[in-house]
Amino acid sequence: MDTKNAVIILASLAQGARLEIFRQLVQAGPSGLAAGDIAIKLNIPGSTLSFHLKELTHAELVTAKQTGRFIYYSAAFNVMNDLLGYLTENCCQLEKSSSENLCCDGLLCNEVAS
Amino acid sequence: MDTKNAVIILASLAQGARLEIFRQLVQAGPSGLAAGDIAIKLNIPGSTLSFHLKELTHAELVTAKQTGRFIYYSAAFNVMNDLLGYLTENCCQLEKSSSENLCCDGLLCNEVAS
DNA sequence: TCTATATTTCCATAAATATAGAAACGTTGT
DNA sequence: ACAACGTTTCTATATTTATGGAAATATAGA
Repeated sequence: MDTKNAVIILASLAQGARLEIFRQLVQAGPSGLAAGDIAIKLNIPGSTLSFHLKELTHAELVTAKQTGRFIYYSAAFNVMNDLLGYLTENCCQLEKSSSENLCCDGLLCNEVAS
Repeated sequence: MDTKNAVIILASLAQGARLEIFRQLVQAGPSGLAAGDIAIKLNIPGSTLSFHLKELTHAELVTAKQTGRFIYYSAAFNVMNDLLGYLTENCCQLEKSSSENLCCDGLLCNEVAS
């Protein structure tokens, strides 16, 4: 993961329709949802949905798998996890944290146990 | 946290310069960095930096605190944590996960222990 | 092969965002 | 009051992004 990569992923999420799409896919889990189902659930015109799905898959935050006439989209959980790791890299490195208190409320500091 | 809010935060990170600024602030920890220090570290003109800092503070992902002539910016870790929670809300709800295996590689499923 | 269905690509248009120089604004020390 | 410094606002310009109708493509079943 590098900056360029992270920006592409974040930009793919930084838009109302796409964020909703992604959240639907997170909820749907690994088996995903067909494009048409997403279009109905979120009430988005086909061409617009297709544009957004392309953005998400280009960011590799979502993967597509064709099954018959349907194309199933699902969230790429591993990519999301990598992104979170990148965002929190070297968290609070410059602060000598006094005591065991994590400097940033927990979640972010997962990997900085030293 | 709602979609609108999350989009603003994500958009504030979805840009090379701003992502780098945020990561510097994550590394700097709660005490933060003065605007000028960031400008030097990242080699960004003052006006451009100011524009980006405004975006980040508007998203409330970064907070500003004036001390004398300097303005110190620091990462709002709690807001970042809220965002992560929002992104992973109801993760894999629709999948009856067989066994104890988390459906999405760990990190994302933190809160879905049931 | 013909038809229906699922999805994407093409296209034009509208809107939002990034950039950086110059000028302005606060704060501090003299 | 003045000068120096840190930072922001103003401004214009260039670039990127979103939207959705219409046409094209792909798959499946009769």
